[in-house]
Amino acid sequence: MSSKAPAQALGPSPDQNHLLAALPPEEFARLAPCLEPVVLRLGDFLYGPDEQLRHAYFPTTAIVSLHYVTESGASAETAGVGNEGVVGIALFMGGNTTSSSAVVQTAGLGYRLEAHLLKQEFDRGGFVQKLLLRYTQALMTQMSQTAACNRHHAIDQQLCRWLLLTLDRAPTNELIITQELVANMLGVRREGITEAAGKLQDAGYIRYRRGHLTVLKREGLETRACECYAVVKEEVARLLSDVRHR
Amino acid sequence: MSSKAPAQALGPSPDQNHLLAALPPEEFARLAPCLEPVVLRLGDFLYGPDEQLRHAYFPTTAIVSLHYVTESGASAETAGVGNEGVVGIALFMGGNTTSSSAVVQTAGLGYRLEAHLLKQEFDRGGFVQKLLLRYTQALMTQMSQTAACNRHHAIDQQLCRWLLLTLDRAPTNELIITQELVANMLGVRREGITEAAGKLQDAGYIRYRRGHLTVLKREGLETRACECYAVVKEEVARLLSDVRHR
DNA sequence: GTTCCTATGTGGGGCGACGAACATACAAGG
DNA sequence: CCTTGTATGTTCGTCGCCCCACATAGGAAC
Repeated sequence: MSSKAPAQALGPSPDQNHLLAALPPEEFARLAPCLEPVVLRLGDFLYGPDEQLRHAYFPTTAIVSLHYVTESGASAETAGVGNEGVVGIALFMGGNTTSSSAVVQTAGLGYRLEAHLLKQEFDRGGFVQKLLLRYTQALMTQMSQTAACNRHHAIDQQLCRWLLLTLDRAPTNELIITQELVANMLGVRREGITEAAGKLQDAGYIRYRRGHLTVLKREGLETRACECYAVVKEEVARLLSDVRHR
Repeated sequence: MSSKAPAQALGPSPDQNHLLAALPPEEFARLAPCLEPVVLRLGDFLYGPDEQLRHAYFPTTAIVSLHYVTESGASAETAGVGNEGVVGIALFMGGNTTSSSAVVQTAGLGYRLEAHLLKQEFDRGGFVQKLLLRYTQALMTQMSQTAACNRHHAIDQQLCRWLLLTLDRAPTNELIITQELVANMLGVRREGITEAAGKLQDAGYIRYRRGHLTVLKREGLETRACECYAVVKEEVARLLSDVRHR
């Protein structure tokens, strides 16, 4: 962080987003003037199913959840997007819309870019394209891992996985989120989260008080999480680290 | 199908694969000589986790299942690939490997293309790229739908969904597959499939006899399937049909 | 036909998650 | 300080799916 006064006015600089930060200077310079800072409030819908996207969003401190809502109203997160990624893959993949929706899960800041600008930049075929495709593959890993996790792992484990993934994207170790919302993300009952979180609290790993969850012992969560956390984390690191050194 | 004797020797022509069929003549002509017909036998591993892919596979009559196997040995399909798609996305997405594996779920035929040729063609940035990206998005839809389905829908519904998706990719309405294998795909117990399939058989929708499953009443399955089948089917159609008319 | 392997059918016991209903308790605003 | 809304804790019965063990039967090979 090199900025002082502007930093407070505009929030975190764009390079708090890993994708933007990984851009070569030339490409970044081209995009920078078009990046519009946005405040993402808890619960904001960035897009719904089959809804035309107008912007792509690069979160810096916010976290966005990609969801599917069933006909009966039940919901489940299929992947999350934080400062490691971008919301709006469908813009350059060619579909323009998706059957899922994107909701702000943790309030915060980010930058947005007009749809056609992202597509245009992608179609130049340079480093930006390479980077975005890598990220898309990482997103696919998350989705398929979520599918397997939903099938085989217990709520307790899934909660740990989710907390760790969220923590990795959060600026502090305090998350502003209710159990109700977490339940919504994982697609389980609120009581299930109460119980699972209770165990973690008893173990001294977290502290929960009315919408504020503080992680006290990260290692504890890692012990109890299913493999899915590590798989996703390592795959994201693999895909996005080696592209940076290009 | 315009070939007679060669058709028997080589199996279905490449354009039985929808992606290959959608290519403009010029691009198809460039690739055709490099397409090598392959026999895909039940259970063949096209690739395992973190394993370097040497070829991309375009199934014609075969069906391939993308899987994740948990540490404890449980498995779950995250998406399937038939004549509508291609196995080996990671080749052009930049990752080269994935954390999942690809197994032949229904024996049959297909064509394969050397890894570097696919990448090379993709990097030309023309229609092939567009097509492959569209398909990749369709694959993501499948994965996220699978995640939600695994969370919320009962085995009976999932079985119907799976049968329908498989049927859409199969040349006939008879599938050669054991209940054990289906259970493996869905990531459930074999007994669970026995029970669910029993209900479908009692209803007169299917007939099961030692590895041969015949679908008698497709509409019946559609009634009992969860929404996930329709969502995936429509999304695949949307993404890949409109690209063809380009 | 007989044998043997493998696929399918059935049952009991258990556990985890669900659904609904209710009890508590924190925190913001009057 | 008190009220009120909302977040969290707790309970009970139910159901779906699990694990385990075993019975039956189709079909290929001899």
